[in-house]
Amino acid sequence: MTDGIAKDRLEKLQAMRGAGVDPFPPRVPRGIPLHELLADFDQRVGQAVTVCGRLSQIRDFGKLRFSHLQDRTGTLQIGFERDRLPAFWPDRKRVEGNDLVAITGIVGHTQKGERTLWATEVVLASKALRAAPEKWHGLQDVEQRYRMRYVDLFANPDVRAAFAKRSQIVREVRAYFDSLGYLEVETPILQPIFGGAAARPFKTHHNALDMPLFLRIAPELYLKRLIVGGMERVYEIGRVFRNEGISTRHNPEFTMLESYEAWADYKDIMARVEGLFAHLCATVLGGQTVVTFRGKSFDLKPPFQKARYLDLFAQQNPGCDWFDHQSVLRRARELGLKTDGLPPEKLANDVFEATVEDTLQGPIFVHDYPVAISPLAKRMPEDARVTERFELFLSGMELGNAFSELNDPIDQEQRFQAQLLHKDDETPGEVDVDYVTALEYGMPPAGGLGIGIDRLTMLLTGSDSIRDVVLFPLLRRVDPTAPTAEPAPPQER
RNA sequence: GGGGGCGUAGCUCAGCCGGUAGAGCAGCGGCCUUUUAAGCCGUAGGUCGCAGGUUCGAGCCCUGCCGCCCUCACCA
Repeated sequence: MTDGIAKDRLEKLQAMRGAGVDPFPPRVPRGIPLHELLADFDQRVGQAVTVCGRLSQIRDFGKLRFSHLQDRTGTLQIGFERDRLPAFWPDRKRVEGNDLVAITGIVGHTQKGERTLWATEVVLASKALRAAPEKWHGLQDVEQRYRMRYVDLFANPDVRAAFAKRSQIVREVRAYFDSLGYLEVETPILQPIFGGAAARPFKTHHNALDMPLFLRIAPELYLKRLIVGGMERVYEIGRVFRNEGISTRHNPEFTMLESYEAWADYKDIMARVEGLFAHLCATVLGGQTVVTFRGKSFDLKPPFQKARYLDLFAQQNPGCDWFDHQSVLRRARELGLKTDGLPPEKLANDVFEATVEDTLQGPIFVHDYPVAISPLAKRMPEDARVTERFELFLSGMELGNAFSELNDPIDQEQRFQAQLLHKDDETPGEVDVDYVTALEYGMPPAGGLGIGIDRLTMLLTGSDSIRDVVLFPLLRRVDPTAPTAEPAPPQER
């Protein structure tokens, strides 16, 4: 505790203890939610009710004080009158802004007509030793907001609203898949072989088994084992971990929705995605379909635009053949891309990303991706070089990825083997033999889908940064050994 | 990793050309029974992110470091 405010508050706390008042009592009168009181406020005028919450700054008139009480459902003015609070009055200054309290009072109004609870009993529920941020601006400093999200949340109501919306989005995603007969499942986060995406994993270790493990980069391969097992429709909403850079669209741990549906193909999954967005518009957006994101507005009303991957590539890179390494190399150099050491398909996709992705306003389905960059997707019957796969883009941002799942164990094993040839740190060091074995037992044709819940939430809440929809985004820890201005904190008790 | 920006009181921010570190809010002491950004009087609060350098003198100029933001790169 290094500042004078905390010292003042600590003194108040000790004064209360000295007077036999517990500043952190185990329980206080349990109040009703403010929205419930506000809903039929006029009928309750004259009645006594109890409410609980956090006090805002107190406006003091000597024998009369006002403050507002905030709980998760709303805000209500509290009036403290000397004549109604004879017992509390002498100690009134020990309860101050930011403290948590239970207030019993009489429902009424002020002379100007504002709804007010006239307190008859004030019980301190928890003493705040630190002051709330400034009342007009709240907590603005971005770093402090992320590092001290607990303050951000109670000081900035719109932040609370955004996370409430995220919760609602997840709930409605579940409702959508549940309504289609999908089962929600949970699969391992600790995996001996990482797979299902291309990304560097976090490594860890299990002591008792003395076994290296990876935090999953995707649940994909386990979910498809469940399709082999006959569960037929499954989805998982869970955390995945990718050991990559951090940006406004990337947090090292993020929440992924993956779903798999037997007997469906990627066109069916497109319809599912459109259905999901229609459902989210109807529920989360209250019937709206237009959202504003990064300064532009987007209509999420299905059907979405569609374009072939290779057509888009050709449009932006005339004369360049995706499958011809020499022409891709020329084009990549022309664009100033890094070319050395990259496998041909990686470079070709880099050219796609450099030239096409930013042009995709969307929402748009980009479909029919080359097999070389789609190791888990089924080939198109008409052209074995491309797969039945699509990604959903909006404002240049990838929101989802889906395909007809490769269920040919021989093809799958060959593709895994091919990956090992130019293995990098985004490729597992071995073939997931058990997954191939699962396919050998027979997997029905199936369509699978992955959607980044964080990015979806960014879109639906109009947040520019993923950190505004992740409660505790990863930040570098402040080095505790670095020299600081603060001496070692004094021992308090 | 490259480029740009930021870091000053608990919070939000000023601080000019290098010349004694400021305001509002919060706090503390007063006055006030209808405020809601209450008001008025008084008061306290600072290692200017950290470390060095230049200078008679550094919040300001220079170098390095730490952290955050933006951006590019990276990232199916």
